Amino acid sequence: MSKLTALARHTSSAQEDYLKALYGLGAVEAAVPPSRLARELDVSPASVTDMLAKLAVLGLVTHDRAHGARLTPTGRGVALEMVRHHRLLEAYLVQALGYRWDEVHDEADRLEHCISEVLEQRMFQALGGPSFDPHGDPIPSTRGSLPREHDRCLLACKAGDRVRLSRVSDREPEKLRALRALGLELGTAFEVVGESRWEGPLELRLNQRLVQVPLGLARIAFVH
Amino acid sequence: MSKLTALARHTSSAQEDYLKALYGLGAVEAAVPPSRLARELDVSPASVTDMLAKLAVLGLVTHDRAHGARLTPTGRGVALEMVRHHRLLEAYLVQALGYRWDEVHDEADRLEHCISEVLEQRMFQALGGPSFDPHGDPIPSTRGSLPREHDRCLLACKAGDRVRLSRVSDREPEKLRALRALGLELGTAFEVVGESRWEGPLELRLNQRLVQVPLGLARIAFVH
DNA sequence: TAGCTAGCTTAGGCGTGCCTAAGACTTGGA
DNA sequence: TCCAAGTCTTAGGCACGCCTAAGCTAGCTA
Ligand SMILES: [Mn+2]
Ligand SMILES: [Mn+2]
Ligand SMILES: [Mn+2]
Ligand SMILES: [Mn+2]
Repeated sequence: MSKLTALARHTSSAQEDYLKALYGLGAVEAAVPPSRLARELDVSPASVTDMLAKLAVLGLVTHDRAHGARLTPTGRGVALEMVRHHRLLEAYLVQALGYRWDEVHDEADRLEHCISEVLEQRMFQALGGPSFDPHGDPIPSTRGSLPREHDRCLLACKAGDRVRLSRVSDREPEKLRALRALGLELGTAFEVVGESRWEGPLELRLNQRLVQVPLGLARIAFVH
Repeated sequence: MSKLTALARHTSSAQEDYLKALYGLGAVEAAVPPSRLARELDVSPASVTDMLAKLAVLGLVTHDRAHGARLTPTGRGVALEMVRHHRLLEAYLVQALGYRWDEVHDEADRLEHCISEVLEQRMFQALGGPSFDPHGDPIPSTRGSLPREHDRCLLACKAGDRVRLSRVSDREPEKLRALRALGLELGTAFEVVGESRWEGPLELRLNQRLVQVPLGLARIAFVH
């Protein structure tokens, strides 16, 4: 039985992408509708149906028309392995090879599927066992555990809040460059002097400077 | 026309493997028979026929039943790019991440297809512009030039020759470990005290020690 | 010169991962 | 209550990269 599980580990890149996306969409706690997955992965709903059937046969998801798809414990494991690879790679590219935080996502998205466990281990050691990636996302342990994050979106901050940037979405490189250009890096401390009103920008005081942060940037930034 | 060439750069992993194999089999100078390629890549001759047809349409090989397949200049370029990636990755894994020379080949074989030009460049810089991989193979420049090697097989050495290990085949990890266990690393100086007779082992003097080198190991080792 | 054989190609087929188009649920509003 | 929309699945098909089996060719040997 555990032999079978081990053999089932021949997951393809595509399968790993579905599992990772499911994980990101919260398919551990609640079922995810196929349409949501289709949008996320930019494939047709029919493709999602196909793939979910395959993943169900492999025992990586459960799939029930009424609710949608959920990860099995094994599926969660594979998903977390990809997340670990992704974030570790991002951290390595930044810390060891001088990448900027807006350059690493696409590279990691490709490499996460083809690094060995040995390489994973060596990068982890070389970085001294990092806990977070360059965007502030936690790196799952080999066992698959993740510290729970308790930060909030910059968008929700009120005037007078004194906070630090703890996390950003790594999806849109342009926005990451813009944040960096405003002086916002991971760990940067600032005070919210003007909260967002009528969908206007937030105003921050940061290193004695006043900085305007457009809504679209505040939405991808998280603080604590 | 150069637009078309640029667009033709969407080569798949499989295509890149064929081009790299062709390069390795000398398809720059002379035509390579499909059967040779099939053996090299461990695929059927029919598969080779299919793929060569595709590569010919892409302008990467010329293919002529009488002689076999040859790389076009563009095809040679793609092949050399893969060789560069492969050797650079091997060098990086050894020098930056503590891999041994017998551990890097498979890892590099997978990664060579999915690293970006940026990552290639960063690894190259991080290593200070290396010229050789951990097996003594030259790393092609971005422009695609390669220093010509003038080493000879250890098998061909005569008693009395005083030489250094300059290159080894990276295909068989077991043999690489065996060479290392005998004290043979890249650059190791030694004297051939007994050449191979009747398919017996060579005998070397190496750091005051006498070492027997089986034919199968001597065959993959090169010296100058 | 007439086979015969080795090597290459063709034909047909399979698994994967994607698509579009068309059917089948489900579900909320009229 | 019943229909219209939205959602999901089924059906059929395509590109890729591989396979086996069957033909073809060309060159060597008898
Ligand atoms: Mn791993
Ligand atoms: Mn990240
Ligand atoms: Mn390159
Ligand atoms: Mn090598």
